[in-house]
Amino acid sequence: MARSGRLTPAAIVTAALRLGDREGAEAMSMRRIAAAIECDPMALYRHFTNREALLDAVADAALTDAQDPGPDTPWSERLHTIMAAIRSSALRHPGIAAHIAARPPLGENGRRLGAGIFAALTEAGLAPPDVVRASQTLIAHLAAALAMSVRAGRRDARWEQVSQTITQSPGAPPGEHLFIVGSDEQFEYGLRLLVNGIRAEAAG
Amino acid sequence: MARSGRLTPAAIVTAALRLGDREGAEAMSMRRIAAAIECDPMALYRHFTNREALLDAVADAALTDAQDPGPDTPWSERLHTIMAAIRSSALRHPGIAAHIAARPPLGENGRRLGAGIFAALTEAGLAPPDVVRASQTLIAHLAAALAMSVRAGRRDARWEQVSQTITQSPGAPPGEHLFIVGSDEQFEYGLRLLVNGIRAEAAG
DNA sequence: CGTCGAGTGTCTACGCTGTAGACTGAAGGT
DNA sequence: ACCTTCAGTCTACAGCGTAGACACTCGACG
Repeated sequence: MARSGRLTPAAIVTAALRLGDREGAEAMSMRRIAAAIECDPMALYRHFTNREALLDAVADAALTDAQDPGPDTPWSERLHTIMAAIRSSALRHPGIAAHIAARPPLGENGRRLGAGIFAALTEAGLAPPDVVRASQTLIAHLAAALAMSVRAGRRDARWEQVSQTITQSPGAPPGEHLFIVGSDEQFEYGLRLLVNGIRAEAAG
Repeated sequence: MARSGRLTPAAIVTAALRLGDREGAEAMSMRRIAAAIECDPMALYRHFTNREALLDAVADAALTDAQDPGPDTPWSERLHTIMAAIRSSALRHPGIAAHIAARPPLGENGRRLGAGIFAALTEAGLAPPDVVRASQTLIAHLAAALAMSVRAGRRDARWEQVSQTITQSPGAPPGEHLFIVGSDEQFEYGLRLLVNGIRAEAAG
């Protein structure tokens, strides 16, 4: 198309994000992203070294509106807010959510939010090495919850089966306890376990 | 090759597992698995509906030697043993570990180990609905830790950068605290946080 | 003004993927 | 003897990421 300078990384990322939102993760192939902005597929490689790098940028862009409430908020609330914000930002962009889960973004937004988590854990009273360890555990929880939400959102029949399979397995608790994979409630419960654990760790 | 009955699901799974162990996850394509057992790629589809189903079977097979110490072991130790066993079994088969992380196996072994986790949590004193929630959180932790180990094992340069990026971000704790993504230590620390949290939850 | 280098977009082509659909051949039941 | 059923084979399709060569446009410099 236009032969010079029209294409920018930001424009590519925006288009890819929109495409993923509307048509799902598998729509974000180099060819289809290029088609969406009416350029040659190979033109994308002038701005990103490969597809993974492009998706990394899209992933970070999806976190633009995730907010860190800042140091005036009590640490556990701050932690909760940041985690929930990342999760909901990611889920608002289902096309890239799986990629965020698989490769926690290290762009501008990822680092900003990561710093907030560090600060909150430091305020909680963890020793510096444990701050690093705990933060990774929190990120892991986020990634896993996100990955499961994405699958559940795709109505993967297999995940509905998980509920039945597990709750009916030998040794399972009696009664019918709905096992909603990737739900808000599930995410919150795990986060509460971790915050409980952090509190215990900081106290002991 | 032999025109009748030679191929069995078990033989296919074994071959795929070996192939993945030796040549990595991306070696487990239908064509290369077929080449390894000297049959036509399409023959595999007589035994598995598609590639994902085949990999699910491989994933479950990789957990064959993960042991549940059984009900005579105190719950927290039992939990720890099962979790560590799953992790080490998965890591012993790096080719399929990422798949295990992405899709916790629901085959025979997956259900057996899942039941052990349920039993341990029940003994810990959690109410049945919380048993379900906590178990999923534990599985999520396992999946995430596994996913990160796999990446770290591939010596993904990006993950080495994580260490520096995060530990040097504003708000990061001072000093140089090595941030070993996916390490044993990291896994153990997260698990301890969760067990602490479970204990607090059961007590309160 | 002419020319050069750098950067950007285009084109073609390679090797790979999962798998649909039609075909072949052998085994087992009636 | 025939027919069904199933296992394995073959061909082919539509898609993928991306290497490598080429074309065009531009600002800088002589």
